[in-house]
Amino acid sequence: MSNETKDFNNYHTSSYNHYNINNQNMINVPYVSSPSTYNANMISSSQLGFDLPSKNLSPHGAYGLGFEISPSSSEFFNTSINQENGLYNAYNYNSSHKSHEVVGGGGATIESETRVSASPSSSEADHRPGEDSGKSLRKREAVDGGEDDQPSQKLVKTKKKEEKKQKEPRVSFMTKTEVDHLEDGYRWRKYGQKAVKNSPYPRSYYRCTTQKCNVKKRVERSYQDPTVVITTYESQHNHPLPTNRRTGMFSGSAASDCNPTVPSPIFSDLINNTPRSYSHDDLFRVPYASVNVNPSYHQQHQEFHNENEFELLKEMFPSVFFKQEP
DNA sequence: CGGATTTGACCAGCGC
DNA sequence: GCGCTGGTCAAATCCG
Repeated sequence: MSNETKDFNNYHTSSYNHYNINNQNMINVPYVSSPSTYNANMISSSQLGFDLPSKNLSPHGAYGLGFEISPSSSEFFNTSINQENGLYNAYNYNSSHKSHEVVGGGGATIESETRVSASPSSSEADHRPGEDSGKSLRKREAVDGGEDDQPSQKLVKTKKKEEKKQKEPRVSFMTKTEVDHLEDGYRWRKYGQKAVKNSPYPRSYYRCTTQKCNVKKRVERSYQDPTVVITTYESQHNHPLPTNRRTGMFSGSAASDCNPTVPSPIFSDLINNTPRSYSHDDLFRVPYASVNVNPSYHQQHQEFHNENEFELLKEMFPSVFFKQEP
């Protein structure tokens, strides 16, 4: 049993406060299908109904590995993979503090890291109208006749800076998959691709095609382990999953599950330690093949600091939380 | 033909 | 100030 680990670098996330979930409370996500044993701490993959490797796990052959919700662009997180377990340990590198913070567990435990953070203040609505910063904004300024309007230009600049400060919450996760762009139920339009420093693999930029939805995602392949794709979601969808995607998958409670106020059935089960069966099809896009949740939900829940973080997680991965009716 | 992708250019932020 | 890098735009191109 080798404990070989690989480090992943260049995971840029944003920089809000982040909250660590310790080994007791974190969601553990080994991507390998484990025996269907069930104890107080572990809900096995088979109990969750996604015996990925043995079935047609996904059209893309994707294994979920781990995810992070992270907030900011000035914050790095490095993640190491335990190849034996197929697990990732996350490190957080806060560039502003020039320090590494070991977020992940590691060692012999079959666990990976989940670090959860959320934007404390930046409200979705505040950002939607602007859609994105940068060029479009600059162009709009010009079009709106900014030339002779110095004061308003200054105002816009200040506003721009403020907007930049309030970064959208981001969720990053790694998926072992052959394809770069994983199906997650939403419709995306690619709007850019960039070469990544120190990596032979480019980073792709996607934007949700739904009108007025500001969600973006970046997809890049790990240069350390080319079989791993790192996906970073930014912001939250303000609409339900497109219903015409993958027949049947998003019917029923899909819309309500997208509503941050509606508790997720799956997550409820997990946090209540109530194993249920979900089809692998529902979960093939899940960033993990199995989820380990500490039974003491309340304790765990506190680690999220507030409901929003929990909800953000659900929002980011609605498919994770969908329950497929038998 | 309309929507999605590709790709070169542009800009902002950051470190030196 | 300069160079580097990440992020985005938008025209060109592709594709169903």
